[in-house]
Amino acid sequence: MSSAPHRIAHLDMDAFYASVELLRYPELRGKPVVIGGGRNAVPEILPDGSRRFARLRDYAGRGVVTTSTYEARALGVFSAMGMMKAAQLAPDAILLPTDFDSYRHYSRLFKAAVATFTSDIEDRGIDEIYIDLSDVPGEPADIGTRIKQAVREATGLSCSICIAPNKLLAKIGSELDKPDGLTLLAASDVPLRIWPLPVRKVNGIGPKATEKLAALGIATVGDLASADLGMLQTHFGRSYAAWLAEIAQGHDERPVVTSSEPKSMSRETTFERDLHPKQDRQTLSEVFTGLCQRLAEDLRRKGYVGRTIGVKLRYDDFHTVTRDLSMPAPTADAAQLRRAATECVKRVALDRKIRLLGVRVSALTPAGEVAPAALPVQAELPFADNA
DNA sequence: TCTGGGGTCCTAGGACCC
DNA sequence: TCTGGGGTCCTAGGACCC
Repeated sequence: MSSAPHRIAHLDMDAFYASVELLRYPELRGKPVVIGGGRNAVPEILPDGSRRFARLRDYAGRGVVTTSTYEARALGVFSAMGMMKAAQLAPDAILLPTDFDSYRHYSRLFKAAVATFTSDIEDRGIDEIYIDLSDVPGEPADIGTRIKQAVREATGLSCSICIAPNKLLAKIGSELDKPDGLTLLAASDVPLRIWPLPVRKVNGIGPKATEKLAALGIATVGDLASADLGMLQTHFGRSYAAWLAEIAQGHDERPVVTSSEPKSMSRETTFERDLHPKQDRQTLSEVFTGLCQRLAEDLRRKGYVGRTIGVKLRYDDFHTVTRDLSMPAPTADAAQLRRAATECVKRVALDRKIRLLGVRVSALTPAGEVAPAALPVQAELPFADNA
C-alpha cells in the first residue's frame, strides 16, 4: 500500500513497575523506592490508616532488584543488582514486593491505548513494544506526542518513544531522552547521534561482547563502524561480525512481528539456602513435584503440550547444568513431566549442594492438535540415596 | 551478605537416514 | 576391507533480553 520508508517506533514505559507502585502509593513520589521484596515487604497498615513501608536495610535473602525509581538509581541501585548489595548502597530506600498482576493489568492498558493507532504492534515483554507506523498518517513528532498522551490517559504513566527508520535505531533512541522522552531519528543522524554511544547500548551486544570489543580497542559504535571487517571476523566469526558491521551503520531490516507462538515454558526456583541432594532429599523432591505441577498448569492454561522435558540445576558454586529428554508424544500432565524430568536428574552429578532447581518443557504444540496419550503414572523419587 | 525468573536464539557435535 | 555428503533431530551450553 505505501512504499514510503519504514517508520518504526519503540515505546518503553518509564521505570514501569516502580511507576505502577507510585500510582498506588503516591506518598512515595520523589523517594528512592526499590521493587523486589517478598511477602515481608508488604506495607503495614497502621491503626491511624497510614502505611508503614519496609526499608531496604531490613531485607534478608537472595533476591535481586527488579526495578527502582530514578531517585534510587541516583544512589546506584539498578535492576538485577543483588538486594543485599543494594541495601548497602541505599539502606533507607523503601522496599516493595513485586506485584505482577498489577503490572500485567497496566501493561494491557497501555498496549490497548497504542492499539487504537495501529494493530501493527510487536510485544517485547511487559513494558515495551515496537510499533510499525509506516501506514499511520501524520508527522512523526505529532504521532509520537499523541501516542504518549493516549498512554498517559489510559494509565497515568509516562513512557519514552523513539521513531526511526528501523527497530535497531528506534530501540537505541527510546533511551536517549528518558524519562518521558520523544526522540526522532533519521538514517542521517547515525554519525552524530549513534556513533558516540557505547557499544553496550545496542540491543544484542551484551556484557561478554562488550568486554571482548573493549579488549580490541572498540568502545563506541563509531569505533565499530571504522573497524576492519576481517579483524572482526577472526574474533567473532562470520555471521556475528557481519551483524556488527551492519548495526554500526545503523542498518536493520527486521520486520515488526505482530504474533508468535511460544517455544518453551519453564518454572524454576532459587532456594533460601543451598540444599544437599542427600540430606535435603525430601525437600528437593517436594519442590521438584511443585515445579512440575505449576508447569503443567501453565501448559494447560495456555493450551499447549510439549514433547521435550528438561531440568536445570545450579550448584552452590553457581555452575549451572541442563539435561533434557525428548519423548515420543507431547504431554501437559504433571506426573509425566515429573517422570521425564526425573530421568534427566539421574544424568547429572549430585555430589554438591544445589542452589536452584528448574523444570522446562519445549517442542510445544497447541494442545488441540494432539491426541493425549494415556501413560501410567509412576511415583519415583529423584535425588536417590545412591547419589 | 554476591549473583531472580521467564524467555529467545545460536552454536556445535554426534546420531541417524538416504 | 578407513575416508562421501547432505539433511534433520537431539542434546548441552551460553549469550542475551525484559
